Amino acid sequence: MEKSKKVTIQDVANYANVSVGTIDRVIHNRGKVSPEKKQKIEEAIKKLNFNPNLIARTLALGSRFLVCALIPSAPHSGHYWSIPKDGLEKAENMYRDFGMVVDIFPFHLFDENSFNSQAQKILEQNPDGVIIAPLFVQESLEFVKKLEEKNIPCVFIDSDIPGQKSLTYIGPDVKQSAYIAAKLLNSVVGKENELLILHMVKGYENAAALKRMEAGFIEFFNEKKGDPTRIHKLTINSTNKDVVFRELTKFYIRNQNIKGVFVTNSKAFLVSDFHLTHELDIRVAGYDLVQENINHLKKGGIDYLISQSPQKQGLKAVQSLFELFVYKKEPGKIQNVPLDIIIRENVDFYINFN
Amino acid sequence: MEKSKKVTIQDVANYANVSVGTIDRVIHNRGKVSPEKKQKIEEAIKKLNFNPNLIARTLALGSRFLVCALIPSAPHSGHYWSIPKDGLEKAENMYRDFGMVVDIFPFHLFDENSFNSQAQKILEQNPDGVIIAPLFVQESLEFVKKLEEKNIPCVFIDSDIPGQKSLTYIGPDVKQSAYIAAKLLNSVVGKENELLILHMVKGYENAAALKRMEAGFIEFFNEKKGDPTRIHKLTINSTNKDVVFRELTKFYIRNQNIKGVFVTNSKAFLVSDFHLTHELDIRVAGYDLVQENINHLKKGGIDYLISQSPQKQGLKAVQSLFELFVYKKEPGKIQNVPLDIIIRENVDFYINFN
DNA sequence: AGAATAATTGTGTGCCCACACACTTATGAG
DNA sequence: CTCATAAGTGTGTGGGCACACAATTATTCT
Repeated sequence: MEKSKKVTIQDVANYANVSVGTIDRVIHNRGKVSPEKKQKIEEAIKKLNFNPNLIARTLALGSRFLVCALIPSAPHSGHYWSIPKDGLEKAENMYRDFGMVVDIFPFHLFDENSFNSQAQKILEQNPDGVIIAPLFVQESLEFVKKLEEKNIPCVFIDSDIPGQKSLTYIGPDVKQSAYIAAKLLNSVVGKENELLILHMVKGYENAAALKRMEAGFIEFFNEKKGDPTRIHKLTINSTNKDVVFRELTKFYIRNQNIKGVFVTNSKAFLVSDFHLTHELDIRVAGYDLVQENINHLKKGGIDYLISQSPQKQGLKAVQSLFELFVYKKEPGKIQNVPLDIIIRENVDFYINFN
Repeated sequence: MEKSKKVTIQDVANYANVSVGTIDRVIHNRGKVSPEKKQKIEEAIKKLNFNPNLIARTLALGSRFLVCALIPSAPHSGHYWSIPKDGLEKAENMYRDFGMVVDIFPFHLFDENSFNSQAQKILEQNPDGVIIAPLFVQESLEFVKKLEEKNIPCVFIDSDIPGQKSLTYIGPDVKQSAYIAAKLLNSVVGKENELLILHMVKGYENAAALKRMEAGFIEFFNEKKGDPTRIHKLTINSTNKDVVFRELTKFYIRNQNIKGVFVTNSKAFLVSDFHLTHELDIRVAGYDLVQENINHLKKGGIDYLISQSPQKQGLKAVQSLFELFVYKKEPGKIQNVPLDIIIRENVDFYINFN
């Protein structure tokens, strides 16, 4: 009841007429306590509402937790992957005094080899927990298997590999995000429409995720009543501006009625750039609050961005591991982050807050 | 450099060839240190990158921070004000071991007297900090003045009183939120439109805020090119269902071309209910993820909800005070929270995450 | 110079908890 | 009825820091 008074282990000891050592044994059920006293102590703990002071506990234990994160490197600030990284670092700061150390092992976005070699390095560290962005399915599964052998818990962020044995997945529901993109795009284009789903990929990464996106996007229009919408698909095997421009030119020449584009990665700004350059009035929806996207959102070349709370992903990943270490609390298998709908009018609040 | 090794005050003492006591004096500049040693110590601190362990510090200080919150009571769970309250409690849990105690003093939403009497009670507590939802302008200003005299920092949440002397305001940019509502509503209604701004108020509360909302809403349509939109206003002095239904009936009989309604409080579900009951195809945009709104959003009677991160408001308010107490860090004067755009398709992620 | 005083600096205790260890009883074997 | 062992319980230390107080050194005044 008395909120302001903190009950200590000593208080419990006094109440139960035993020494703190015995209390401690009960708390951590390390045995060697007579049943009567044990019961009395448990009663005392309940009655006094005793909660061990996490602060003092940490200090006493002097525990260190090493968490290694295997995520893509951010080639420049403002790059998408700098945001989850921020989240990781923020969490590290929050929990540093509790002994948390987060070590980031960046790999090159489209390079399985660098993924593998960094994974190897992590294994050598013998971490207490691992955070991984499993962009390469095959390689990730192998890595996870090795972690499992060593009994190291593992958190997936950004994208999921269904059926894995990870501690938890923290990231978007990609199919639903595409469904939302469809709805948003639909609201800004006219009646009889042709829309484009545009993938830009460099390697073999997340092919399954792209399929789920297409499914989500198309599902919306299947459910929609009213005029049918024709949906095109285009895959460009590059994120290089020149290549993208060339391919878009080719495509638009053959498909002159496109009214909106859904860009399935964080490169919507390239498409917007193309439209602005060629004075095309085509609406764009894409992903992620990277700087170039923000610029084009404000310019009007992008109408909607869906943000998958990238900072929260990093933050929550560390938090989940921390809670596992300290409280033995297992998180839910899937933690879908909010899909923020970003328009020109609310973007600043997302950038500035926190 | 060496991330894993924590430097303690003892390390610094060794490095500078003094005792920990002297280091301590420098850290808290409590004087009584010779200039030479002081300099040497400061250099050592920098070189070793020493940061006092917050854990140990808290333990040693045994400090208690009492924060009192003056916010409206939540008549039932699922009520809007239960969410900021959740944020407050969450923050209290986070910082409890650091000595933070958050005491909530609820007042009745439309009752200045209860506001005043609770304010009085808070003053008697002599808290270290205060969080206040300044729904009653005059009363709030008086309260803030008294706090100022006692040198108690004060955080505003939910709504602002411009020109105040509070530590910080944490809440939405209301005008912008209405602008966004306008844009969203506009995207779901047809071409030539008549829209309604609907206020439901019981007392004198936040009249200025309502004005700012109207301004924001209208601003969008002034800037919009294309067909003009006629905007009606209606104020109902109640949130009672029967009264609201009666007034809406009166209004709709005289204004048969309304295509969308912007509800300026969290009672959009009442309007949706009315529409569903009377089979009216009128779009609705409103505020806040309260349970009834969520239900109607899913039923389709509400199209958009703008959520002003109410939990974050409570959380951040406590955080801001904590950082002031512990790190002497002053927050920015205005911390506008994200304005989340909620639709049926992403609402669940906002409810389930965290 | 010697004493008194001021200016520095070091030491020790407590904050609360975990854990190793020491200590005290109870139990069973010989 | 011992002695050895097990079971149960208490004590002490350490962890990093803040702070009161003790101890030391420098300074000033007679």
